[in-house]
Amino acid sequence: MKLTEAEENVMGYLWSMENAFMKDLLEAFPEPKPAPTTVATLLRRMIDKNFVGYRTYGNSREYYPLVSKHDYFSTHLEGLISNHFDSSAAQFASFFTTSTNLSTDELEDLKALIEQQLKDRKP
Amino acid sequence: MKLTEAEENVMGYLWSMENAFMKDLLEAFPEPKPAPTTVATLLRRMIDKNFVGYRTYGNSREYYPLVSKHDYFSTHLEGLISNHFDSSAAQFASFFTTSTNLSTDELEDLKALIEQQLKDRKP
DNA sequence: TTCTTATCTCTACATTTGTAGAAACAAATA
DNA sequence: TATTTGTTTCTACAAATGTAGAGATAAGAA
Repeated sequence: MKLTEAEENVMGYLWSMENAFMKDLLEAFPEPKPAPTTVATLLRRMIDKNFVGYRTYGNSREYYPLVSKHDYFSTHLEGLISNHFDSSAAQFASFFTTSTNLSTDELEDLKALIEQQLKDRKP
Repeated sequence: MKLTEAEENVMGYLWSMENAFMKDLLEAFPEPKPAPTTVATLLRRMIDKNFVGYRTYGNSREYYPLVSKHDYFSTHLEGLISNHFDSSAAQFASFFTTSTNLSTDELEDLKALIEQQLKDRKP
């Protein structure tokens, strides 16, 4: 199961806020804000898809993500890689470093990160 | 403009074949193959979106991509990063290395790739 | 030259997606 | 308590998407 574009957008807010009431979500949207009923519909669909949970407080709800951003994108990346990069994360990685414009500093950081990962695996 | 899932799939075949006739595309699909008219419809839509071009040979056509795989995914990755990783490719990179299960060898390769990039930049 | 086959266009239609109004309703407020 | 306000559900609907049949047509086979 996957989120649509509009749903993914709402999910983005939920991930950054951890949990939120309708009003918080509406505040988060930039102008022109969608109608509250639009957001409510998206939330309902996300609940049906088991991506969002909630706690009830009287008439309203506190929504929260049931899937972490990390898990979500990791699944997606996996799909992308398996569909278009011959199931090779390395191939994708190579594509990634050549296609994005990482600054030299960022490249250095990335290198350090990889070295760290390698070190962690060693023993 | 973006391709839909089904269109992206056809595009995948076009990218790997460089150019193809209807029969080539149909062969490429695994069973159960879609109806030829389905593929024709998708191609038509992709032509309308300017993602695919063709040369006419009598009644049939030789189709080819008008957008490279590299450009296509680079645009998409950019969108993903700007929408969900705070516009930071570095942040995404960090997510990527921790979320995909790159083998040690692949990590080594990636590291080498980055080192190469860094070297290329130095004057 | 007629028949067959592959391919194309046109049309169709169910499903999904984006968006939101109307009405119900609970909580806050007057 | 009556009213206002925010939130929810239900319903709706246009546009996009996935899928494919019917019929036209050109190329190749008989």
